[in-house]
Amino acid sequence: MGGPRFEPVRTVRAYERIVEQVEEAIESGALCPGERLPSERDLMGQFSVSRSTVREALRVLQARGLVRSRPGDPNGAEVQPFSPAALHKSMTTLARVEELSLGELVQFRMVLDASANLLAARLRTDEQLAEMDAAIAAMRAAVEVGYDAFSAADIAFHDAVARASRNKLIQICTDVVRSIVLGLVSGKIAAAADREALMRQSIGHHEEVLAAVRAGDGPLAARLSRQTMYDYYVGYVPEGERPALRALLE
Amino acid sequence: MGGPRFEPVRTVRAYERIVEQVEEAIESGALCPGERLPSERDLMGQFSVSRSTVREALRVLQARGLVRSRPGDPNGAEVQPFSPAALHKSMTTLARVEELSLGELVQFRMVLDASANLLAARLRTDEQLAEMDAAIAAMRAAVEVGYDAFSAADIAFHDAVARASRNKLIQICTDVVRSIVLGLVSGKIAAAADREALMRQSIGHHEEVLAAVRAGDGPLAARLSRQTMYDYYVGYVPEGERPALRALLE
DNA sequence: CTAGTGCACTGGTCGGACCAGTAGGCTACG
DNA sequence: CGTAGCCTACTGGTCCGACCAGTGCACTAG
Repeated sequence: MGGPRFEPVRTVRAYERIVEQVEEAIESGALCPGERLPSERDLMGQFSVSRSTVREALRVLQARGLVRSRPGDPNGAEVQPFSPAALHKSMTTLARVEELSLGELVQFRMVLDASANLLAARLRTDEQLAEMDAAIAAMRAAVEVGYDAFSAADIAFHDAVARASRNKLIQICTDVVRSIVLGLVSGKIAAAADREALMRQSIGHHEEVLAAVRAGDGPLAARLSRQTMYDYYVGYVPEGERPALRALLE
Repeated sequence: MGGPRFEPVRTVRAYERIVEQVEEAIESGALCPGERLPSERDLMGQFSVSRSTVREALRVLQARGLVRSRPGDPNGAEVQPFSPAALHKSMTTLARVEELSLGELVQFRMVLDASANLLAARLRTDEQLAEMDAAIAAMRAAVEVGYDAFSAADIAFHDAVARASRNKLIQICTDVVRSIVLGLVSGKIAAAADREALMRQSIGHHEEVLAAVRAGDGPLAARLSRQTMYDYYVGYVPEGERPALRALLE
């Protein structure tokens, strides 16, 4: 007691140091998307490590979506603009290994979408309202065309709302969770017998939501959007999980 | 026109194939957390590739948080239980390169925490209520001790609420976003002159939230929790971003 | 029976080699 | 003179063989 406090030393792999340095350069803005890293053979000189080590570092950076390399490219790896791909990947993994249920995913979408609508009702611009109008028109036109077109228009509507919320985190999480949900149920929806009735009902609901957003009534828009999503997906959620979804509807 | 549709062929790297196979084995449950992969030298035989290629694949799997390897371990890499570390990493990167503002982060926390409270009010068990009670007691005791202890107790409270919501996605996202926010402001809070007053005010707010949760009044708990978080962080959010936060308060 | 010592592994790193692919300069042909 | 085509000098992807510092276990000496 009373002696000097020793901290456990942590052996840091060489490739991790490289990852840290490059990551820092990218996140600090010293390296911008589109710029190129030196070639692997240059980097081994700069970092004084072997090419294997450089490559392992690049693999990690690539897995995180920060850089991308292409064989034969006379330049080095290209710094990528941020994309939610890595986020999407880890959330998809989460959904699989943690066995996220469809109910939880839909519930999360209800939370995000309702918040987006709440904010959009207050912050939306006229252009964004026009986008939402256009998306609903596209949904209506798509009923005759098929489910894929309908789904695309539906996505466009929710994206417009998410953008109108002016919160990037909401936009990105909405996007990620939606694609996971659609991956689970889109096949079932496309095969549903009452698909067309479901689409027409959904369009009506979206119109009500949009009216509330246009009127600036955030709480109403939020409540309607929760109900819309509940009605659209409840048929695919197991009975046992439905009470948790209904807990989000007043 | 009219000819057969050709798809662009995509050259798949050898290490990617390995990543896919191991990932599939883990996500399908064929490999469970705690189990070991064969050694790198074994894997190069099984996949008929060189050790470099095996290692690059393992680096990717490690970056995704699926496995962990330790030098000298007589067994191979260990399959990890899922942890939101990878999710946290990509969201932190997002926050840095996309320049997520503190306002957006706090706004997102308000959304998540309010939803967690709304659900918790309906779904909480008595044990979870007891945890929340204990957390608030710890907060009160920590005012004298210091900010770190207070912050830990505060985290425990919000964690208990998130668990009571029974939605893992809400729990994990809450955890990730909170740690990012705290990374941005905890220094400022610790150095604030009126820190103690802020802590006492926060305790009072938490008690109100808990009363609403105990009473089963979800909407009230949600509204109070938003207000609590707003009041706690608004001082650190730039003036220009505050209206967006207030948009979440009725 | 136990304490200590090797040994047989592990992952981490290195250096060199070869291949297929790309880009851009150069050449030879029109 | 202009351009089509080749050639070269790179790139990243993969392989091989080697060495090192750790680790766990079996074996041995006390």
